[in-house]
Amino acid sequence: MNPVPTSENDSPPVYREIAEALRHAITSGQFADGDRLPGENDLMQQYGVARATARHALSVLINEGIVVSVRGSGIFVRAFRPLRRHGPRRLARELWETGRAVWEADANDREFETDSITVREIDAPEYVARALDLPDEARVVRRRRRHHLDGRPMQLATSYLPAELVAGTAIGEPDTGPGGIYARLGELGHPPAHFTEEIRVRMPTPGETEELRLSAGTPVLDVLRTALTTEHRPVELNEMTLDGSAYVLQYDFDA
Amino acid sequence: MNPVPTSENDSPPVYREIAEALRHAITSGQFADGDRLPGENDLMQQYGVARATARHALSVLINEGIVVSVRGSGIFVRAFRPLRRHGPRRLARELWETGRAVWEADANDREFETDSITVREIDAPEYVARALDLPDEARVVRRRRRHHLDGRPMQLATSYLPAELVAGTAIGEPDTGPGGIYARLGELGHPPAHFTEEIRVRMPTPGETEELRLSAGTPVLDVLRTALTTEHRPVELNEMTLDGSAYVLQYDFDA
DNA sequence: GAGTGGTCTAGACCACGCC
DNA sequence: GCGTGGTCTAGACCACTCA
Repeated sequence: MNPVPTSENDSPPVYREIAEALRHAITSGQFADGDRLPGENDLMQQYGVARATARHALSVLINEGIVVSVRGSGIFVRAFRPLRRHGPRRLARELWETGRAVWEADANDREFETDSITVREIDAPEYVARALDLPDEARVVRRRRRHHLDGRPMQLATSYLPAELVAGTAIGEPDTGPGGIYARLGELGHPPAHFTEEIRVRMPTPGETEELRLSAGTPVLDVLRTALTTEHRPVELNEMTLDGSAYVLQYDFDA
Repeated sequence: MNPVPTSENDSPPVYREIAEALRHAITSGQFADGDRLPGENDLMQQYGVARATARHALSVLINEGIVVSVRGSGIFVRAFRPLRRHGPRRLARELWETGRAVWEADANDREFETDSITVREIDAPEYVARALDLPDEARVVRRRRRHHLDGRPMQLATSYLPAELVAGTAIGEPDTGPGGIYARLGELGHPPAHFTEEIRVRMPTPGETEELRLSAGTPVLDVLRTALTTEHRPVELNEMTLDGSAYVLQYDFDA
């Protein structure tokens, strides 16, 4: 009789129970990666609930990132096959000294591509000036680009470099040449020797969701890297936003 | 007249536009951290929509982790004040050799606590045996615990150590004594010298949401650390799950 | 064209916070 | 006790996929 059967004591809401049942079916292997789950109509029948309730249950799993919905087709179990990004090794000097860009180091025989490259000289935002140890009114070269692997967008990156150091060099051009920014910095007498990476996690903005083609429930990683010379002068700040479902980050260090 | 005004060409759904307006109001500073947003009733009036639509708009922001809902009270802008976790420095040998546990290193004068400690000797799960370079039937000591800072749960940690190495020592006890596991391993002649940390991001399971008291839209960080001796023998595997809104991870390394 | 998910309305009862 | 968010129903039209 009761439209909302809060009858049983403290029982979780129906939509949660449905979500939990589906989640269990997935984690226990009843549904494999890519399998189609029971849809809204199935759930309405099986559990005798209204459509909104069935949808609510599915939305929980979608926001957990364990399933994706495909309009007109169904709800599918999501796979997770990340790319390993090895912090220290990929930034080893030998790499960019031998003409490979840092981003290339991640792509083991896979097809990589960089697009949406924009380069501009701008006034340094306050936090950039601070990170690069520059005065507030300083000019910086800002390089923006998007990296793909096997046709899939993987990360957005924005680098800032002191304009006084790099203006008029290939670093101000869309194509920085073999070995990329770091090789050019080396030629200018300021090869990066030390790196600091800061990692944060958050849910993406709508713009990032579009640019990285993220499905709902996918967090992003913010990696903020500062490159320093042997004299500990900061020469680059690189702000990266990675598709969280596409990466495993790895760092090695000693006690 | 149309109940669903899909009139304008390709205009985004109403709930998205409401969400975008609120998001913009937050990021542009019209609402500060902790401020109360217009609630469901306000949105229904302002935009002339049904309750479900207003709720839908708010649920978008909740799942983005930028606002939290408080039953009976309202929707509030969320603050983000993370703890800096410095990968290499916090694992420096001097720390645990002088009696401080690794977890203590993060807490700068803040109140820290560890609870839910359980210690058991078990058969090594397959991936644990592989990581510790042990045969499949090997026994391991598993230590589980939860770490708090200023009363807030920050991370869940599960360590695995070869039983043949640590059985009968303080590592098998809930309290491992000054300097923690690593100090004890040192006394046993196997001080950790090298570390590898792997980082993944994902949305939490319902159990983690409860144990870490996460609000909706908060991703977690999985940190998988392997500790190796000078002879590169793995002596510990530590699986940590961190509240993604509570941490900034930092790693330093050289080219 | 049948079936799937996406958006939206209108109205109901509930649990909780706060005054 | 009023207002808040939480759960749920019943029914509508839409856009898309796929056979």
